[in-house]
Amino acid sequence: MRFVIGKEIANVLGVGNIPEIRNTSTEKGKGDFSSPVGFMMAKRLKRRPDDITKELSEKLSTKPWAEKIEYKGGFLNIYLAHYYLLEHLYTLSDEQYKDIAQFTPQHGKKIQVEYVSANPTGPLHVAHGRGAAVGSALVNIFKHIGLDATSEFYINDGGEQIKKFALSILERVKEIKGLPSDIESIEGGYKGEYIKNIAKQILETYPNILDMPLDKAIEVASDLGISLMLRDQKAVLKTYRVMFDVWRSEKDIRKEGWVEKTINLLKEKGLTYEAEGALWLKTTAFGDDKDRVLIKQNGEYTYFAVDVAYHFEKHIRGFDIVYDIWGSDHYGHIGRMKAAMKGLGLPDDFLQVIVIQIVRFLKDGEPIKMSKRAGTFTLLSELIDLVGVDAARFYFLMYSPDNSMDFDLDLAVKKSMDNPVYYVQYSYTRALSLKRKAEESGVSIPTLDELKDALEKYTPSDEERLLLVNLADVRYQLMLSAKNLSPHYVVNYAKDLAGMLHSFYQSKRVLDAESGSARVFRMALVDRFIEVMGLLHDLMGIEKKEHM
RNA sequence: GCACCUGUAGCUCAACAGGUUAGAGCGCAGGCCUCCGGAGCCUGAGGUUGGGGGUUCGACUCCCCCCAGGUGCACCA
Repeated sequence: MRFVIGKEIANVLGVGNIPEIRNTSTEKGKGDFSSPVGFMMAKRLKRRPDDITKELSEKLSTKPWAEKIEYKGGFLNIYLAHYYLLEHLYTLSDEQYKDIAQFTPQHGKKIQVEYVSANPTGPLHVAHGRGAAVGSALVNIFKHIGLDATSEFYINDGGEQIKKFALSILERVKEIKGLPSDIESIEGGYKGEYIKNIAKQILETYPNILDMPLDKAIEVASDLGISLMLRDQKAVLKTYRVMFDVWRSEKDIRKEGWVEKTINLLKEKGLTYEAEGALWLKTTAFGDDKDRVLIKQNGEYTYFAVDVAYHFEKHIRGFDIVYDIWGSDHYGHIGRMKAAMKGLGLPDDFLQVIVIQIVRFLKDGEPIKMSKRAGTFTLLSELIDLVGVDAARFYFLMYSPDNSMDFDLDLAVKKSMDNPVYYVQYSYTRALSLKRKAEESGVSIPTLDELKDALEKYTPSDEERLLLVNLADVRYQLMLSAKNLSPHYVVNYAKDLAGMLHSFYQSKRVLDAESGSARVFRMALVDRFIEVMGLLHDLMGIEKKEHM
């Protein structure tokens, strides 16, 4: 709706850009939507603010969407026509959702969203849950509004950690065989219970693994360990309703020679130098506070070098914008990566990191101490078992990623009304139940013609108006989330809509309405609510419940 | 020390691109179905938006300086 109005205002004024339109439906006396267009354009058009809004109100009042347009100083207050809103909602197609892409800065770009990208050296940690929820919801929204987005999981199956992972497994193998073993001897080794399970499974396939040369044993242990962990991670993510378009392996990036190619390119550009037996990249030339090592003294690539190569490879694959969703513990990595991208000659907006702030999990009001390496962590799968997929996702999506959050496990377990996910899901179930009842008693969803007729006799109440106007705002709300790179706009919108539905439901009878025309209108409203709210459920990745 | 994030009602958080009277939920006080699902609704109390300057017709929002909390500052990933 706002896109329609904005374009018309721009047309009347003969300006290219669309002015700000605010949703003022919950405020009294400001119309359904309002725009400070008079103030915004006064300087540019060299006219008085109220002169601009006066002209607009006169010229736009005849439009089919306008019920009434008032101006107050530089503000234009717009009241929308009921029939037009319903017609808009009735005819909202996938193509019209896809039209919104043009109003986002990412329009026309090939976008990649890389998230989770956990090490395949253990099960997914509960802290992965936030990035996974945000990433998947964001990609859902991107795709729905017609942005060209691809989701990707980077499998960190190369490098030093993998070696430690394999050595940890081998120590556990020794332990199982009753040989002397010392897991503590591996610095930064993996001590979790799951390592023992991997060791057991390895022994089933390779009973004599300890007789192999160490290199070979490490290879066998890491390969099998990685594939088991990856299988486990994929299963949990599937349960968590997180799917990836592409799974890209670090090992493959290395094998395909991207690291050499990228380092050679940087060398050719004169951006590297040797010092202290290592090869360095001059990231300070591009804003980093320190130069970074690409090749270590021992001849191995740093994680940084491989990651630069991986991102260069993303560029070669044709992505214009790459969103990496990282935990705040990776903050230190951002500056050097951006510097490296600049060094490679990529545009400033190529790599955009969405930093997800820390999540603390509270139990009995106290933060739980979690340490991955020590093996005392809480798993994402455990969180799902505890609070359910819907509550976990919803809770993570509710907050802006910039905000560090506390996840109160006791509260989420309660499955009570404290938990907003039930509030939202209940609104959908309630509307659905109403529609079901209507169908049972032979009341059908009205056609547009029937609505036009009904609205000549019936004037909607405030509650009905509020719901209608806000349902018609759905595309704008999706655009906000996409533009600002956070699903929390959509979640809050869903919460607002749910409240409006409950409020409407409580104040007006639908099936046994006071008049036929009132019932026709309300049935349409309920039906459109189900449509919009259902979409929001899908985008957030929470279940649409027929019964609760 | 430097960089980034955060600071809004008792608590957890919103506030769209700077826009009209800063909003929800929980909690608190009171009220509401003989009736479509009460997991709900309505009313009320509760705010100097951490502090101080500045820009602007207009600042929670932008700029500067403080204060407080968090995170990061590896030849780890």
